[in-house]
Amino acid sequence: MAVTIKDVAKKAGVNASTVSRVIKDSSEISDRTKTKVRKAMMELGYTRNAAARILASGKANTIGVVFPPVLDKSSQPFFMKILTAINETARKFNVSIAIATGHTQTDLKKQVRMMYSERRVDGFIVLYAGKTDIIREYLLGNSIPFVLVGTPSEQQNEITHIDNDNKLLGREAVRHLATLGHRNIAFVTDTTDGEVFSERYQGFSEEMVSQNLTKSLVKFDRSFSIGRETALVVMDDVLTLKVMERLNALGFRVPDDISIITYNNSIFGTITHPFLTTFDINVVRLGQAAVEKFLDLLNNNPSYHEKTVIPFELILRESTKAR
Amino acid sequence: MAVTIKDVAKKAGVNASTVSRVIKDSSEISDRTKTKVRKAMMELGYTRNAAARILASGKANTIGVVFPPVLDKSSQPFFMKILTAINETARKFNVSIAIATGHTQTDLKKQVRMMYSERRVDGFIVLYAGKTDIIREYLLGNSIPFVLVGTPSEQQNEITHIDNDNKLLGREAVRHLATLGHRNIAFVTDTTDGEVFSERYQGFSEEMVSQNLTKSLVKFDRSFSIGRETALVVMDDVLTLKVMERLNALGFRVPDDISIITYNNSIFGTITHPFLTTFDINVVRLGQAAVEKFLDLLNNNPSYHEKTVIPFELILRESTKAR
DNA sequence: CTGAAAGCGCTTACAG
DNA sequence: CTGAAAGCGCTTACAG
Repeated sequence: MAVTIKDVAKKAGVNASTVSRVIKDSSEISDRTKTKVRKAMMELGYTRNAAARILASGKANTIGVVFPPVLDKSSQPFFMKILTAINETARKFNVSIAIATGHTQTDLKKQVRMMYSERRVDGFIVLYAGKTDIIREYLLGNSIPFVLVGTPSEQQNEITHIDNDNKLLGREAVRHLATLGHRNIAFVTDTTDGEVFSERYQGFSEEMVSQNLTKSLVKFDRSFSIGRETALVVMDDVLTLKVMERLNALGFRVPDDISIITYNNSIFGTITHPFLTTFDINVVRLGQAAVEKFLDLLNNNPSYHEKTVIPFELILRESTKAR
Repeated sequence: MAVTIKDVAKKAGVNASTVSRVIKDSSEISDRTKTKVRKAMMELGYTRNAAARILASGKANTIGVVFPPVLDKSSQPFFMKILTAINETARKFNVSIAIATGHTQTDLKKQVRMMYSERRVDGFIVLYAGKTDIIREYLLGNSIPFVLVGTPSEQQNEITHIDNDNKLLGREAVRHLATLGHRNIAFVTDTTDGEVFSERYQGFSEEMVSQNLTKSLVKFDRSFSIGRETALVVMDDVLTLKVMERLNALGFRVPDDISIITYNNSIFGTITHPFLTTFDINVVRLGQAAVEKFLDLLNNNPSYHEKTVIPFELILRESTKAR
C-alpha cells in the first residue's frame, strides 16, 4: 500500500538498487539518473521504511538516552532541556532517539539490555554519573558504545564523557566574589556525594587558599545558619531558594547582607527577586556534544575515550553585590 | 552473529514458524513444544530483532509523543513527568515510544510527518491543545491515530482526549475558600488564552455566583494589585510564586492577609514557605490513560472519540487559612 | 498442532 | 555507472 523503492524504480525506469543508492546520495550514481529518480520519488511521495532499512543495514540509527533511576526527574529542568537538545541534534544527523526511564537500577538495566539486544539502538547516552552504577558496568562489560554526561568517579579513561569543568566552576565563583570584595565565604551544599560536589568544592577551596581568604563548608539542613560569612557559593538554584528563605528568617538580606552565587541557571533563578547570579552550564551544548561524541564513537571507533569539556558562562543578576 | 529464530528452531528441533508462534504465546502450540522452544531460547539467549518484527508484521509498536512547539519545555515539570509516565505505561504494554520536539509548528509537523511516513510509529500522543494547531490538522486530515492530552477547543467529538475536569477544578477552588469563610475572591491568571483558563474560570465564576460571593478576574502583570479580596485562585504554582512576591511587596502576607489556592502540585509549591495549597492534577494517570486510550484506538478502532476525565486531588498546605 | 514458503522493503557485495 | 541477486530476521496465510 505504501509506496516502495520498487514503485520508484519502475517509474524511473531503473533498478531498485539504483534507487537505494540515490537515496543515500552515492557518488557512484550519475547526476542524470539521480535527477530522474528523485523526480519519481517526489511524484510518488516516497519515504523510506525505517524498519526495512534497519534490518537490511544492521544499523538501528537510534541512540538510547538513559535517565537516572530516581523517582522525580521532573523537578530538575536539566533533564527535559538536555533531552530536547539531544533530540534536535540527533535529527540533524538523521538518527532517532529512544528513552529509558526507571525507578530502580534493576528496572533500568532490564530496559537498557532489552533495547540493545532487540537491536533498537546502537548504543547509549547516559545522563548521570552515580558512584556505582550497574548500567554503566553492564555497558562497559559488554563493550556497548556509550557516552556519559557527567564525570564518572572511576574508569575515566575508559569512558567517553562530557561535562563542564567543575573545578573551574568552583574557582570562578570565588573569583567573582573576591572581586566584589568578599573575604569570608562559605560553600553551601545539601549533598557531599558525587563528583560534581567534590570537584566544585575542590576548586572553591584551592582558590580560597590561593587568595588567602577565609573559607568554610556548610551542609544545608534544618539547623542551617551562618557565621561571619558575607558571601555564599551554593550548589544549585533550587537549594539557593531554600537557603535564601532561611537567611531571611534569620534576618539576613540578599544581597545587602549576604551575596549568593550559584549554579545551573534554571528557571528557578528568575521567578522571584533577587534574581540569582548563577553559572549557566550550557545544557544545550552538553546535549549536542553528547550526540556528536557518541556518533564519533560509533562510526570511527576510536581507541581512546576522551573527555569533552563544555564551557560555562557567568550570568550576573541580583544576588551578588560589592561590599 | 546475533542469535536468530533459526538458531532456536534448529536447537529445539522445530520449524522457525513454530518458534515465532511460541514467542507470541500462540494458543495453537502445544505446551510440550512451548517448553522445549523456550528452553532453547533461554540457553541461546535469544532476543527478537525489533526491526524484523516491525517489517514483517507491519506494526511499529511505537507511539510518537509530541511536545508543544515552545522553546522552553523544561520550565514546566509537567512534561518530564508525563513523559516518564507514558514511557513506563508503554513498556507494560510492550510498546516503545519516540519523541517529537521542535520550536515551531512547521518544524514539529515535518518531524511528525516523517515519523509516520517512515512507519516508525503507529500514531501519536499529543501533549498540548493549542487553539489552531497544524499538527492536529495534519493528523486529523490524514486519519492518523492520535490522542490528545488536554481539551481541544474544536472538534471535541472527533478527537479522543484525556484531561482533568477544569470546570470542576475552578468550582472546587471556590468551595474550599468559601468553606474557610472567604467571600471576596479573585481569579488570577497571566493568560486568558486556551481552554484550561476558560474552563477553570467558568467553573470559578459559576460557583461564585451560586454561592453569592464577590468575584473578580485579575490579569497578572507589572501593575498587579488587589483590592478587597481575601483570597485568590491562581492559575498555576509558578505564577503563584510571582504573585506572592508581589503581595509581599504590597504589604500583604500569605495566608494571614490573603489565602491562595492554585493548581498543578509541582515542585514549585514546596520550595519555600508558605507551601502551596494546590490541586494535584494527577499527571501520572493522565499519562497512563493517554497510552491506554491510544492503544485502544489503534487496536479496536472504535467509531467514537471519547473524553477521559482524570480525577484531581486537593493538597492542603499552608497558603490557605480560615478568616 | 506444526511445517514450508512467500514476503515485508530495504542494502550491499558482486558483476559487468 | 548500473543491474541482478541474495539476504537481513521475522510473520503469516496456506496446507496438512
